[in-house]
Amino acid sequence: MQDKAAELLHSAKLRQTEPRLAILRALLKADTPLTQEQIADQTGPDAPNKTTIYRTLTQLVEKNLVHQAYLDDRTAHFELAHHCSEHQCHPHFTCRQCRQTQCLTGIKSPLVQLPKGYTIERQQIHIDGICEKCQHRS
Amino acid sequence: MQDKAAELLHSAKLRQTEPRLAILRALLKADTPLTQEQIADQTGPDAPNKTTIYRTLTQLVEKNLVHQAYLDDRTAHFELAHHCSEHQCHPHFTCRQCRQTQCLTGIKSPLVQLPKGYTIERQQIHIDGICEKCQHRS
DNA sequence: AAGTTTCTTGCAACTTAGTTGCAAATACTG
DNA sequence: CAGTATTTGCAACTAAGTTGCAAGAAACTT
Repeated sequence: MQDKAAELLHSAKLRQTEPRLAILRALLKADTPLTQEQIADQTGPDAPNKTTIYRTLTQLVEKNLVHQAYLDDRTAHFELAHHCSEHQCHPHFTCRQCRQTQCLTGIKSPLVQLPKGYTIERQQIHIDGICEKCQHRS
Repeated sequence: MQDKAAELLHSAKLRQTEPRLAILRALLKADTPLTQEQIADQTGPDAPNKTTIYRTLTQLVEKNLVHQAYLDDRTAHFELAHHCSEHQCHPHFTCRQCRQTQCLTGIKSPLVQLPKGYTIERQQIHIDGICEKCQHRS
């Protein structure tokens, strides 16, 4: 249990490398979805190269350990899948003013009923509005 | 009632110009959210310049006539807001195989209960999976 | 209707997020 | 510990969208 990051790599049958461990630790520590740039910042002065970060994230997404989402802009955000249930990710909230995105973990909504013949992989809910802090600031 | 596009421009207090009418007509005809490129294609040989398309869409989004969403990739998609209710847009479905996105108009889901102090502007639901056609193809 | 003002357009150059090819470096296997 | 397969970092590239600016077009004013 000491190193959850190593454990995750093991379960995904990926080699243990410094860049991958650093990326997973950043995601484990975060409570919001992170961009490549935020991950690089989190991993300190000798952060992995951005190509490595993107490639690692792609592998983790393929292994279904990480979810990728396009929230309020054209920058991909990544987060560990461990707070999501099989077909549903927790909702995300983005403030129109401060542009911060947060996870509404614990909240769930019924799955939408799809038309006949369709199968669901994942339902995502994204809400935008004004967060509490910005409400008070104005 | 002949020209819904002109009507929309009027209601938004925007000048009547050919590029704007063409863009609105493309959106009116579409039954899925469109990208800038798709709008350009729809508007024929002398389509407006892409800068014009983006600027027009931005204005229409500000006037709340058009909704902008980042669905499955980092390309913005635009659609008229007329099938959405005040705080909720109809769900969208993207097929993982053919990459087509469609609107599930008519379907609605309860609004997620936000934490105290938060206000909602819009709730969007995005589902991905396999569409009927792709199901049959495999 | 002509002149004036203000808004709108198109172009070219730029920015930003993400991708690709490739050679050097590193993890695992026997 | 040597050998192989995978991973990494770099530099160059691509694609989506933005910006500045001069020319063109709507609408407003006589």
